[in-house]
Amino acid sequence: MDFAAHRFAAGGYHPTSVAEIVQGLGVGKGVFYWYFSSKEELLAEILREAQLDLRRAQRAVIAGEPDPVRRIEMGIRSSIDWLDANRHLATLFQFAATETRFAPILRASQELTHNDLTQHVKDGIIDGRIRDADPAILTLAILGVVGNLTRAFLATERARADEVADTAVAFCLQGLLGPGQA
Amino acid sequence: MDFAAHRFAAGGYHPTSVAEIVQGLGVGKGVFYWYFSSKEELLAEILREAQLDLRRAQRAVIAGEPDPVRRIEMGIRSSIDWLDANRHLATLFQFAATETRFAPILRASQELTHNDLTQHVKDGIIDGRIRDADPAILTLAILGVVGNLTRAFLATERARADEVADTAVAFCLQGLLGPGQA
DNA sequence: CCATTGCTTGACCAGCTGGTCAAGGGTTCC
DNA sequence: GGAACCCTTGACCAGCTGGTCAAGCAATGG
Repeated sequence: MDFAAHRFAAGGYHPTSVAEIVQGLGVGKGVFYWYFSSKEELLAEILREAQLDLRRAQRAVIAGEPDPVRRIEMGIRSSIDWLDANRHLATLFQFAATETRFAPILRASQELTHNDLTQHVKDGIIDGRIRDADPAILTLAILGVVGNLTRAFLATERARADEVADTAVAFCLQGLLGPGQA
Repeated sequence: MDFAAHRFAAGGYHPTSVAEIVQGLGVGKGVFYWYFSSKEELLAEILREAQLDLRRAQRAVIAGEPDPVRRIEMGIRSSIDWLDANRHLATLFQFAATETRFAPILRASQELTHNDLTQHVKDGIIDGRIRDADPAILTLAILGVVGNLTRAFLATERARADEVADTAVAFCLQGLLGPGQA
């Protein structure tokens, strides 16, 4: 499954044939269809497992932190770390979002992450630490920053993951202008 | 070409066959290969034209504005408007980024946009209006916000384009915390 | 009136796809 | 021993793919 994920990410899902996967694994085709009902289900399984793992990483890091703003920060950092360590899966997420067949699979888990994060944003607004704006939109903005920064920066190896995380956190918290500006 | 772009976005590039496109257009297959040398080149052409159009929209709006921060804001707004009006193309961009064959086509134009935006960020830093951080990273963060907000929000019709743009601009400028906070 | 040119057609092709299945190991248990 | 079970094999298949091409059509120009 791990091998298949790498092949899909490298060559694209459709262009990568089942024959190619089983050949690379040195097994017969039958064994593939013994464990997976279809090629489609294989990718679905890969996606589900990856999302579960990402969420696990986020939760583990956030668990002990009471402050909502810090929780958001930790979430951002752990996500970037995970996406850095699993770039091929990040690519698959991106692809899956463009295909009507796989998009629903992503949505389920993304909604959970989204809700968690939105809750922290709401908490921050209640505490007066985060400015009063639609929490859902702020959440999407944060996820956008994380996603794009990871994609662009880590794909080209221009910086270390923790440096990218530092800048991402600073941007999400302070924006372009920084504290003390209109 | 417009019809093909819609089909690709709706059904995915690979699953959409040339036969399907020409049938939907009510023409023979030969005419397709008279105008395009391959299916791959069709998508490449669609992508190139779309990127050109997006850039044109950005440039037109920014032209008369001297203030770098306002330029950035106008750029964000025009991008969101364009992506809103051409959602299917936004989907294709996202797909193209995941395929090694098409990614280079995107990169060329994206680099131009990236450089333009980075220049405005640099100007803002020199003016002291934008806090001192790596302009390239800030640029990527902005593009991430715009991209994700557009994708998530406009795809589900949860808000009007100009509302999304307002929030995007506010987030990029002030972040979560807003002015006057550490 | 015919030749040339530019476009259009759709039957056709080789190649590859996801998926099937009869056949054959290896273990385990009686 | 042998039967039952689980796993594995790879030849095989129908269906569809991107792409070709001989043939035909309409307009133009001489």
